[in-house]
Amino acid sequence: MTVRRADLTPARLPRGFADRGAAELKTLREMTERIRETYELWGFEGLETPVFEYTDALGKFLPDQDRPNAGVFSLQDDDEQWMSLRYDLTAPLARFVAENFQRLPKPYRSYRFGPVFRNEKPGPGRFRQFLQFDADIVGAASVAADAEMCMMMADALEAVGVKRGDYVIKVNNRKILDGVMEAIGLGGEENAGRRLTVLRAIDKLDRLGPEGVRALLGRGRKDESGDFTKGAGLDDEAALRVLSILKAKTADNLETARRLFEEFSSTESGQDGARELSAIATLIEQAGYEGRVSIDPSVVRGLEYYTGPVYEAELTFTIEDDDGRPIQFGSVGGGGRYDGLVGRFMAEDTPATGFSIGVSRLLAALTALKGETAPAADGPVVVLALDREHIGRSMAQAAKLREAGIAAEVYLGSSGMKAQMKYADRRRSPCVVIQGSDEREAEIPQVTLKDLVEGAKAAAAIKERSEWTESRPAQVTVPEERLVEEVRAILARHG
RNA sequence: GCCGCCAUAGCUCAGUUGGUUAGAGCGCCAGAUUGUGGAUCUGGAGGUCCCCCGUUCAAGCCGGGGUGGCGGUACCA
Repeated sequence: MTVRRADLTPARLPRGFADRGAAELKTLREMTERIRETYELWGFEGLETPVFEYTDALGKFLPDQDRPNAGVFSLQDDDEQWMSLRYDLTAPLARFVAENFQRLPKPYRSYRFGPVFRNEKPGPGRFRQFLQFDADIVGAASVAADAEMCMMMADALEAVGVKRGDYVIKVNNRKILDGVMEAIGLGGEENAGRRLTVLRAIDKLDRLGPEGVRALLGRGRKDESGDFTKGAGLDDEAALRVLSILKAKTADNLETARRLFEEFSSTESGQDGARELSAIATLIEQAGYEGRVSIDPSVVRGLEYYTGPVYEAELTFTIEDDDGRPIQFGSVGGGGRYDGLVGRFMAEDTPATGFSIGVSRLLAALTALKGETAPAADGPVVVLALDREHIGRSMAQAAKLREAGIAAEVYLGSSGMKAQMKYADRRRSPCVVIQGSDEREAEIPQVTLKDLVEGAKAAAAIKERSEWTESRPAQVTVPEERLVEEVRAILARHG
């Protein structure tokens, strides 16, 4: 009987964090490998930076005395300097580039993969630690670099198994949005706050629809829980003008760009933005990526540091959840041009553009897409230990298998044969090696090999208990010498 | 942050007008086979009914407070 002690430590996972088991790790590894291959194929090189950065290097969030951990996990070093866990991979890249500027080839094409941390309320599919896989080009001011990023994002998605047509890379330009702001009289420093409100409203188009966005542009909006969100306070004319951006979208990228140009040619930034989009659309077409990348004026993206083209990768397929309701996965990555970011560290401004793939989210989407597949028998061969005094012999058998490149382990627990079989089953072992006194003491020493996959199939047909005990489905007894070949034959049956 | 909902076994959940020993399914362990996983049957282990205070002869159930979780919304570099 277990004694319940008051001082036992509760075993609990911190909120917003997740453990990952063997199966998930495997698919994750395969997925990230595909992404890595894609990036390297495009000539990007790896870079790893630490999870901690000095807080000031990360950007605008300097922890103040009252709320040092708002948004970011922060702590003070022994010299009292604030350090924070990175909340994206872009700011650390900017720091690295600035610190190593002289010796890096420009343009500098690099990728990085790793966990990032955000100290905020977790939700379904939203964690406080998650994985990103970024690629960036630093030192290329041309929109050709932005076009490349979009194309490579498309390639990466296809490499991990998202079919063409099941995703779209949407591109917009912050300059268009800037132009609109200017046109409706929201230019200048004093309107920064309202501009942000407008951008946030546009960003919510997919979730709230045009009416919702309209409400947020004007007075505000009350949601189902009764909470009221204050709007941007635009008058009807201005609100319609903003909404007209969204209407400019057509199936034809060049046509969309042309419409945006006409609509917003009254401001310089609007013109620039539209011209850049037009250039990107042309490059996309010439490179053969039409249909995969789409000019979409509703894309807003990260509200802070983007200065030009912004892009977003969206999965367009839906699957049904347990209750038969459709789930949409939406954005699995995005990025844009951030010409000012490196400039925070150096006098010299350095153009840069890049994107980030939300690996955890993409993995969740792909897993859901594939559905519940029967787990493969990808565990190790388990060598049963029937007699403790002969465990050395079992170890020798396992060693032989390993020499042949076959994953194998000797059962090290203390339970009987039945439990050992159960163990092998749980390990998703394809096959167990059995050598008890019967086999060992035969004239020519033998081993019994049981094919667990075949055994499971045979079991499905058996109804009577006596059949279980009397038939020994899917197992063979062979000379011990032939152990490796026979195991290999069983493994070969199951690919 | 704001609004709402919820908290009983490892999991999903029942639990009568407040009444004695708190249940089910699944899972787990074991036996049916002293050498065989997955079907079946039988048995077993497993509970601070989230915590504290209150009402009551009596609280899983009623009241108050706290904590935790979930959903929506806001924020999201």
